[in-house]
Amino acid sequence: MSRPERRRGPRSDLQDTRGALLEAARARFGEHGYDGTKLRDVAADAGVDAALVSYFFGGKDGLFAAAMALAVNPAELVEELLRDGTDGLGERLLRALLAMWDDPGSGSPFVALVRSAATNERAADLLRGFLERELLGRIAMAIDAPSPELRAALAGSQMVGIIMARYVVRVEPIATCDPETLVAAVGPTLQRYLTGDVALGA
Amino acid sequence: MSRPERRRGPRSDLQDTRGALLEAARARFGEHGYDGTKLRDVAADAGVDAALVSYFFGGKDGLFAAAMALAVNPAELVEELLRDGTDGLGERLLRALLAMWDDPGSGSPFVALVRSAATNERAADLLRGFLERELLGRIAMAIDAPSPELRAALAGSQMVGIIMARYVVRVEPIATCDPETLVAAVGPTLQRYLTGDVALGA
DNA sequence: GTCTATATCGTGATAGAC
DNA sequence: GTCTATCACGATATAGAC
Repeated sequence: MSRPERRRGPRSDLQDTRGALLEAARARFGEHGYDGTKLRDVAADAGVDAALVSYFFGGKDGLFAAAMALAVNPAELVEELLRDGTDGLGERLLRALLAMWDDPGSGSPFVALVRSAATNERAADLLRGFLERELLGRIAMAIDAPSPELRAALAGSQMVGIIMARYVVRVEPIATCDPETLVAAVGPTLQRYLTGDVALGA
Repeated sequence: MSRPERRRGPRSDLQDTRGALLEAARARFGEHGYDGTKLRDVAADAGVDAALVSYFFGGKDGLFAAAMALAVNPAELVEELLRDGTDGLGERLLRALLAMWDDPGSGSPFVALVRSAATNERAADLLRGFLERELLGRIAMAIDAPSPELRAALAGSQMVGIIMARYVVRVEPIATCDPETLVAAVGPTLQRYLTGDVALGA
């Protein structure tokens, strides 16, 4: 049971240790959040020693930052979606994001951020800043209606709610249903928040 | 600085240690989640020693369970709301829940559960079970439309999204706006999920 | 009942051999 | 570059004095 026997993942002979660590880190952070992720486990998944994390990334913080940076930049994705105007934007937005999140490779950094933000104040700052600056801010600028910030934030809350239900808490039937089912059901919600008539009390 | 000088909260002379611990625990768990909460801090807030936690509750698990059990039972709250029928249920549901969550006394157990569920698998099980059994299940039984489970789950995802935005990540302007603003804006969303015409693809 | 002191463990980081 | 061994620290839980 205590045989050395290193290297167990699919990675055959390439000794791209750094890349292997990043890959394992994204998976672990996505599954357990920042605080819940153990460096030793990440290293074990990558088939290398835990000391290499410090060697390559300086520490846990650096590894987390590097793993998050691997995300497909959603800012340009949003820009692209916005170029087609705001008609049907809700559906298109949700469809694109679901496609991204359903793929463990590109989606786990986001799930990791949401998970980590719940218990880690710095991660919450990161997520809040990212949402406001990269996503909601851009969307708010593109919509031509009163209270664009509130509208974008409401849409964001529904998107985060979907992430929580589908990827974090895994509430059925949302967790396992077809993406298009969600697009059809909650796309209109997003569209109403963005351009529809929402009562803006206060 | 190292003077004993115990007892600092508002609780003047009653030595209800157990109650003080529960009160402090709800606040801490609500703020930092299960994993992020340190028993020493809870004890310090309560003005007693950390060892008392084990004495009264057997350990961290027991303290968490006891603190969660203090929640105003939302099952009967939902039952009461359901008695008035499903017309305007979305608004009434959201108004009642916001009133509850905005009060640190009654709302923090929920926020604590949501926070903890993000990194702690057992807390996620707890939250999922609670949602499905106590909340969404009851709501699903009360609505007379196709796919009641999906409808209830969608409503739940929007409610959790509001919790995340308002209490956990604190995204503006949702975090600080008037409750009635939210009721007016997202109440119709809930109503549509529950009884409106949502496209139920797949 | 309440506190002090301590046992025990898990984790992140580091020094140094190979 | 990579691993072994270890340190330093913080956390829960427990034994026992008062």
